[in-house]
This record gives sequence, C-alpha cells and structure tokens, in this order.
Amino acid sequence: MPYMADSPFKSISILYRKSHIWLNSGCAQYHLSAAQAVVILIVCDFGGLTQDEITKRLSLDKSVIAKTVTKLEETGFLIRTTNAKDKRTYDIRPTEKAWAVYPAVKEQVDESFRRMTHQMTDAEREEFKRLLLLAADASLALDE
Amino acid sequence: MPYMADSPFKSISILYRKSHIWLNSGCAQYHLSAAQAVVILIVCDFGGLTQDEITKRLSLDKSVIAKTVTKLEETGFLIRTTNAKDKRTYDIRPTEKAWAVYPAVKEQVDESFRRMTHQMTDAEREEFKRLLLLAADASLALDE
DNA sequence: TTTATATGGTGGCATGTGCCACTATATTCA
DNA sequence: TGAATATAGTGGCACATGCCACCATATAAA
Repeated sequence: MPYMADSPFKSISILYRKSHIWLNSGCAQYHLSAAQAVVILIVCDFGGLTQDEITKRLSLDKSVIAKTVTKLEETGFLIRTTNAKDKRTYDIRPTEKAWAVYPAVKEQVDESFRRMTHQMTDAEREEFKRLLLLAADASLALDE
Repeated sequence: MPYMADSPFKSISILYRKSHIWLNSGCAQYHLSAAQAVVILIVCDFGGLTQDEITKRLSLDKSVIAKTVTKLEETGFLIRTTNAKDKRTYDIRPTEKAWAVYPAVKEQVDESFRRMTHQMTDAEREEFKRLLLLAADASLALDE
C-alpha cells in the first residue's frame, strides 16, 4: 500500500524523481543518462540548435548544458562547431549515433508519462498534460 | 517571451526545479535548504516519526533522509532518539526551533504552488492538484 | 535455539543541478 | 570610435539524490 502523497509540491517531486529513474534505466542500454537523453531529444527534434538555445528551451543553467554537451561530444552523439555569426556560441548538431537512438529515447520519455497516468481516463490524461504545460509556462514567465 | 515547454516530461522537470529554487530562496532566511524544509514540514505535520517513516512518506532513498536528518540534528531542528521497540530505528521529533519555522515553511510551499498555478481558474487548480496526487500515487504503486 | 532472511541505518561514490566568478565576444551608447 | 554593458561559455564549489556495500538488529524458518 503506497503512502499518500498529500501535497502537490511533494507530488511534483515524486513525479520528477520517478520519471528520471525510469528514463535512466531505460536509456542505460544506450549508455545514456536521463539528462543526456533529454539533450539528444531536443537537438534531434530541431535538427540542430545553438548551445544557448538548448539552455533556454530546457531552462536549465547554462553551465549544466555546457557540461552535458561536452560529454555527449566526447561520446560521439553530438558535434560542436563555432557559430559563423557569433563566435561566442556553438552550433550543436546530432551525429548518426544520435539519430540511431533518437526513436528509442523518444519512446522512453512517452512511456514514462504513460506509466504515471495509466489509471487516468484519456480525457484526464489530456487535461493533465494541458495543465502541466500551463503551469510550466507560467513558472518560466515569472523569471522574465 | 518564454519558450514553450512542449512535453509533459519537460514540464515536470521545470516545475520541480523551479519550485525547489523558489523554496530554497524562500527558506534561506531560516538557514534551511528546500530538502531540509520538506523534512521539517513532515516531521512537524506528524509531531514525530521514525526515520524510516520519513523515508517512506517522501519516497526518497533512505540514505538521503539519513544525511538530511543528521544535518538537521546538528543544526538543532530535530532530535533523534533510539526507538524503544526496535533498536535499529530512530524516533525523530521536532524541537522548538523547528516549530518556530514550521508556519513559514508551510507558507513557502503553498506559495510555490500558487505561483505556478496563478493563471488557472480555481477549478483548474483543484483539478491539477487532484491529477498530480493521482499520478504520484500511481508512480509509487508501480514500485511495489 | 540456531540459522537464514529481512529491515533500518550509514558511508562512499557518481551524477545532476544551481550559483558564482571569470573570459571572450557582441552590442549599445556617449 | 571608444567605453560601458550585455551575452555565450567554462570551471569550481556546494548540495541533492540514487545506488551499492556494509553493519546491526529483528523476524522467520529449520
């Protein structure tokens, strides 16, 4: 019998940590951590981004993205080239190796959402998704 | 203009990280981190718990709670005594210092939820809360 | 009762994340 | 143009968290 998660703050913590544990174990076979998987996902989704765009889209600290991208370059998932128009920034592009794992990573992320919502009706799941996006956008807007 | 957080997985990450940043800065005046604040909250809510109960209720790894409780004992917020019926476990009780910050900590946690849901209607906010609890409970149940 | 298994707690290690200081390059403005 | 300011990236540090190995105590099984 699971203990009741009785405050929304606590629920969010649990959802974050559990989904990352699931993604970590699901991506281990590709030698990727959850954090690395998320970066590969977004770079492939856009077919290439500047390092700064990745930072803004994931709204993580820029130093975090710098470290993750460095690692993914070393392991051959991403390629970094200096941006022609702004020498301060990098263009990040996926390699073949990244494209190869992309569908599986995407599926793992989707699967983790299905897991946490498996007892919801389709209508509840859609509403949950909508409210999550709404709250996340509101949280980002507060920092502007 | 904030970037769209376009997947529920990413939304949950953002909500978790932002709410912890808010709680960290809100609790800094009491020399408490967000993680410590959450432990104080649950110990005061129940007026005392065993260390193992805290672990299960927050569903964090037991070593994490051990470290946090050790720190909070050192800083005078909690008292640890060996449980009479089971010498392996500890009874954790709040001190006066913990009770003194408890209302403010509770308010900070509530405030963080209000922030992320400030543009929702009351009905949406209640529904969001309900779905968060539902998903968190489902996530915990999967590990049984 | 003795032995095997389960459970609560601790310490060590790795990773993720945030913050800060700093460097290099761009942009703005006087 | 030249100086002030803003922005992209890096490295260091601190803390949070998860996992694992291990120890001590309880509980179950023989």
